[in-house]
Amino acid sequence: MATLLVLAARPARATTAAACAPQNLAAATSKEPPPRLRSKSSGAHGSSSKSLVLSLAADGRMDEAVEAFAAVRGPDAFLHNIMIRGFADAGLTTDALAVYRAMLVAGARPDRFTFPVVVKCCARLQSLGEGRAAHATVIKLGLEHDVYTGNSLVAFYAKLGLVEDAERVFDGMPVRDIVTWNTMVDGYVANRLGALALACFQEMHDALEVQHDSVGIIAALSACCLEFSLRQGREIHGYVIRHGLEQEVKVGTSLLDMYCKCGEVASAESLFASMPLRTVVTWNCMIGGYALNEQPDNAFDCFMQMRTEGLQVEVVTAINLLAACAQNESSLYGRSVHGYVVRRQFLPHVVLETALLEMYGKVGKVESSEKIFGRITNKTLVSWNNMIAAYMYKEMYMEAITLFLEILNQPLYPDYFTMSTVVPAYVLLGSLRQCRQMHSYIIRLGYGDNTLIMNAVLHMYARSGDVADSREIFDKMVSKDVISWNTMIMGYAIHGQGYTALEMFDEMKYNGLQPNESTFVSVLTACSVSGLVDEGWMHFNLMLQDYGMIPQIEHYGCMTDLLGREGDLREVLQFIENMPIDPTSRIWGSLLTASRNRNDIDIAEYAAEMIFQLEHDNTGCYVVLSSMYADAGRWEDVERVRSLMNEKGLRKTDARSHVELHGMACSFVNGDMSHSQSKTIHEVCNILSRKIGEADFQSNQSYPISFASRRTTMPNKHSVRLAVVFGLISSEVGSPILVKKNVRICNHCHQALKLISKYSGRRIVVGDTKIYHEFSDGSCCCGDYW
DNA sequence: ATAGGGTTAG
Repeated sequence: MATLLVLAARPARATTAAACAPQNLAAATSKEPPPRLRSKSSGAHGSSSKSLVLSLAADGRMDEAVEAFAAVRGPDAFLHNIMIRGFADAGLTTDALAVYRAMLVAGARPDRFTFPVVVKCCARLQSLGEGRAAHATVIKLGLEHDVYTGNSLVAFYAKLGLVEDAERVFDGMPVRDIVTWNTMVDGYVANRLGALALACFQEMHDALEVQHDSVGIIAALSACCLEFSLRQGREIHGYVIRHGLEQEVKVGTSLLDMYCKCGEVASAESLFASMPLRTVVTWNCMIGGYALNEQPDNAFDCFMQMRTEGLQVEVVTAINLLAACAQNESSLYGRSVHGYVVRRQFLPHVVLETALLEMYGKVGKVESSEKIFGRITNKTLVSWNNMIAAYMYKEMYMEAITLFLEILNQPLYPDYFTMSTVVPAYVLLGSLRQCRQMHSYIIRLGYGDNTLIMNAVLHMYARSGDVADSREIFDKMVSKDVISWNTMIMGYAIHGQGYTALEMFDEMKYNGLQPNESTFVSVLTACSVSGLVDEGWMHFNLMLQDYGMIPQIEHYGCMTDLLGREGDLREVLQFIENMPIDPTSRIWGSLLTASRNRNDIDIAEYAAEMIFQLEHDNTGCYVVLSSMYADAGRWEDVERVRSLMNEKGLRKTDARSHVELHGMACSFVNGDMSHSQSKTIHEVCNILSRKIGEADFQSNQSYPISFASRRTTMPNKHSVRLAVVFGLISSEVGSPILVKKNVRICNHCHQALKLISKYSGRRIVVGDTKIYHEFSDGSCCCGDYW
């Protein structure tokens, strides 16, 4: 093997004549017995040394084949081909290519047997330059019409992601056989172009007068998975049966896999049961299928059965099983599989390690994920992505962002998955400064024209308090899809700009885009936030009338919000009870909000009761109820709700507000004294309180009991006020104040901020979990309903 | 004498 290592380690030198002349190949083999001795004994008869090379290469004894090859004077194309093939078959791709280069140097003219292997080696090494060079040589030597050579070139370009080049070669081929077509179909599949693959598969059937073989069937089934097309998958299944291919285990396994990936576990199961022969791969697919379709227990049963039948568990089995473990609440299953793979010495193995870290992430054991992540020596992008996802799951946004920034220093290129995982971290941190930073990374990474990723950026800005920035990006986007429009409409909706949202909806239709269900969620949210009752009903009815869409629970949710805001509560209740879908806690939550805003404790209690039937641990529900009781002075009930919460181990979320100034961020909790300017901030709060004629929380009779007895913060020291005041005293007159809050803004603060905006002449924007309040000149865009 | 496409995984 020494030879091969030398060759493999020096690809650069191999391009020089000295390094790759046949003699040097042999000279590099400084193994005993000395090559010269051997050469003499076998070099006497040219033809016998040739057949020696042939038989050694066929046996994969490449060290010896190299020696025998060196003994041949002026080896011809045939003998070079043998050597290339021998190395390629032995998995020694670099050596195979070294022989090819030596062949060119030696002046042996490559033939139609040379290129299929050479091009395949280039594909394996992902070496575009060498492959293109080989392609050029093919043309120069007039071999481009050879079917085998053409086939290998189609496969080469498709494997390197150059579908168009693959198509060009394919189109230029005067003769195509079944392999040509299969290669093209598979090339589309490899590039996730399922629809094109299936079209090609169909066209192939008409163009060739032979039936599909198992290779083509398998490729077409992968295409069905990509397209999630059960219908076409079933058609192929029919074809398989009609043509007697169902006995082939690879075909059967691919069919089974297709059913699993299209969500048809039952069909997969019956196929599995009827299969005369199953391999480990078949079992792997079945286990993976159960995991994919959220049937973790069946995945485990299948695994046990597999072992009972004496099949050897392999790495892929463990990986699929880990996907099932990740769906378990307890980390027990995952830990036992972890132990198993350690005992079996499957580690290190990147994919397996990544599956382990993903599993630990999903069961909430982020430290275990970190430990595994730290130990992976050759981390792939998927490893990084999953570590970010693990942090996100635990709401460790800073850690997620830090890790993302680290990727930028790696020789890796973040993909859509990376972006869509990390962008919400920026959204949830609510930091406009960091959003801008993220935006610039995205541009720098060259994703500025990527619709999917730019949609995430749009969303990020809309949720971080700057709908104007969203709009600017939106207007500059090269290709906008439905999601772009939906995001933009939703952006206006949550900023209380209902009319603009509706204008966008019209413009979207005018631009020829077909609204989808999500579009209507945005539109109805806009109507609800801006109190556009008639428009809301109109669009709700339009869904079915104009677009044949049946309103889903989300749409009913928007309508409940809308009616709760305007109509009387009995009407809302009636609407909920007449819904054709079972109301969810989100729907009852909407009624609860409405009853709070109308101070109707009876309906609030009813809504809460319905919520608790569905979710016994809905913190928000307890909080609203208790504050309503407090407002009504019903202290025993407040106490009752509070002890219920304690019993269930629920805690009210600590309020926190976040303000950014000149790129610096400050975070405040209720009554916060930790800031260096806290003293001033509190003084200004008191001054503003008086200026806007707010009740004196220290002495007024109506407040002391309710606030003091609950040991809660006076409203004029709520986190949002501190943040706003800090913003006011640290920024230029006239500039807007942007605050992000993690819980709903209270009535007192909402009222106060309206007045503060008027008094200070400043625009104050406060985003809570649901919408943005834009206070200016004494009013709020939410119309006092939120 | 030598050749091309192919089932499972994060």
